[in-house]
Amino acid sequence: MRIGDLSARTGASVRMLRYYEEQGLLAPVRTDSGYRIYQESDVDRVARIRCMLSAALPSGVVGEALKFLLDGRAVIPDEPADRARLADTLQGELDLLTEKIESLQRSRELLATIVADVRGDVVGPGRPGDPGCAVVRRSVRKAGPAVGQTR
Amino acid sequence: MRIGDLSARTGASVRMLRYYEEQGLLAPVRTDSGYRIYQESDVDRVARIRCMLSAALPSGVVGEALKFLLDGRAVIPDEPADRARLADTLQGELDLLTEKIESLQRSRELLATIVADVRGDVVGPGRPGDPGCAVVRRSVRKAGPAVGQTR
DNA sequence: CTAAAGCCTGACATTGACGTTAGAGTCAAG
DNA sequence: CTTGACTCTAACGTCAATGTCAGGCTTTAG
Repeated sequence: MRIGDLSARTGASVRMLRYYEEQGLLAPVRTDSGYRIYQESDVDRVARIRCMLSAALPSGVVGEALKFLLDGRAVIPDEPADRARLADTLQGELDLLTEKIESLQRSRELLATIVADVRGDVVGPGRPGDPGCAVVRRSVRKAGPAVGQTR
Repeated sequence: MRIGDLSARTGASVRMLRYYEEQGLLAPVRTDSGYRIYQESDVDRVARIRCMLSAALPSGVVGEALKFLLDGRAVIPDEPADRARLADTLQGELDLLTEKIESLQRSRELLATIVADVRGDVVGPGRPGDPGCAVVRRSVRKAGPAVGQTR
């Protein structure tokens, strides 16, 4: 399968596919003339890539994860130490992702409340209620007491 | 409260606070000399902004949403038609957000599976199982309706 | 009063994740 | 063989969200 075909089948632009390769997320073989040749499995792979990127996962992590998705298991490090390190990295991202999802869910609720407010005429002094939207922050030191309701 | 204070209390850099203002997400009053003066409530507001941006919500939507969060309800359109249009816009974003969350949850599961694979030596030919990761794709729309952009 | 600290605007730099264009080679059909 | 569709690389453009720096006011502490 050539790049145009893969593009058509995945919905990803040709440019994106080349970009993914540039980032090490895809590794098509090449013909003598340099054309990229993709496998059937790459259709799946691209879907996963797009999914993970849309999730705003750091592309490095996507790359790590993808190594396992492509050709099965071939690239899991031999040394237990390496494996543990990798697992920890991924676990960290997993935790961040979890936080992020929770944050998004709170945002969604907030947004839903707003929509309801706008639809139903009820726009009285009653505040939408506590959204408790926790900010997902990687490693920023924070001074002082956190966000509270000041009213 | 001046910009440095707000920065310290929210963890957002001074630059970010000015940027949020540029985007219409904050609207501090100014002293005669031009210094920005923030209200106590802006601490909360910034937290929400950062939350929503970290959720990768389109900043236009964040802006729309924030209008309601700032001074309560003041800015809900009078005309039912305007209100309906706004509600629809927000509803659309709400739906997208829902999709996005679901996609993220699938990504998380996928990632969790990978972590498990790496930790436990089990890396046999058995694939991690279908992740069913649906890609969140928004049509190539650029010029939004009422979502005012500066500049 | 003076110097340091804080703030102002403006502008350029950066990082992803692409889009777009340009010039040139390649492949399949007529 | 020629044409047109497809592909290649290379490079510049863009947008959002920030960082950073410069040059010039303002405020505050001593």
